[in-house]
Amino acid sequence: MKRDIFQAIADPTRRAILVLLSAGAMTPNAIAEHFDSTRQAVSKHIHILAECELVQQRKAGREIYYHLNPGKMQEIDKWLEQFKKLWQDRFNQLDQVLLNISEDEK
Amino acid sequence: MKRDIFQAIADPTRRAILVLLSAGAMTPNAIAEHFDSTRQAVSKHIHILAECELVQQRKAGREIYYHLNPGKMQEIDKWLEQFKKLWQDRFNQLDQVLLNISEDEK
DNA sequence: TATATTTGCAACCATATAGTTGCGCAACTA
DNA sequence: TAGTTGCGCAACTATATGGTTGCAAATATA
Repeated sequence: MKRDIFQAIADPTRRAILVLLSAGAMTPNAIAEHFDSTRQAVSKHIHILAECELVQQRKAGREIYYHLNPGKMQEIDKWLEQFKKLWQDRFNQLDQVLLNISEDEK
Repeated sequence: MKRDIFQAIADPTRRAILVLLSAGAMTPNAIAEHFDSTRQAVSKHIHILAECELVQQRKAGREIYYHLNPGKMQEIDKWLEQFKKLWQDRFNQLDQVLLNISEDEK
């Protein structure tokens, strides 16, 4: 039942919601308009994102505005950190290949 | 059946496998030893990671070595890119707050 | 006050997922 | 050649997941 950030961003709809909210806060109805499924289905996705603190809510009368929590998004980046060196090394190796090609041209 | 990278990294076991392989190539048996579930269960996870090209295989006799594909890992980083500005702005705002505190101290 | 709008919550359903066991095949080894 | 080892594939199972419909609470509007 309890989901983590990685499970939260596994769903394409939820990723799309996050992208939507990166532009600014929105109400559930406004978000749901962007998708084919029902408001309740979208609302469930929002609830999951809120559970993981990827989005936060702010009440305004009977409307509820949901907005992104970039700090939590950053946690995904933190996990990726341990792999960054690897793909940077890969680039370095590519540089080396390109360098060798240049050497060969001489 | 066809899964994308985000669904692949949603599972904790699969994330652990990726971390394991970041240290170097391993055989399915060697990987499975690090987990409580059966070899076949772990093998399924490896297969999913291979399907998404997050890992690649190299046969050596009857053994198969799986290794990380950092280039594919980078695709997750690419998606995160669109949010990075947001949490950087957040830091800038924090900087501003700290700056204001300093100003107040004067 | 009566009515409409915005939202959350609960029950239910079909399918996807992660796990298991069992089996077969290829490749080392005695 | 016979036996062992490493691995993938298939069938099956329990549970998680994403979707639906229906309803109730709270706020806005006539």
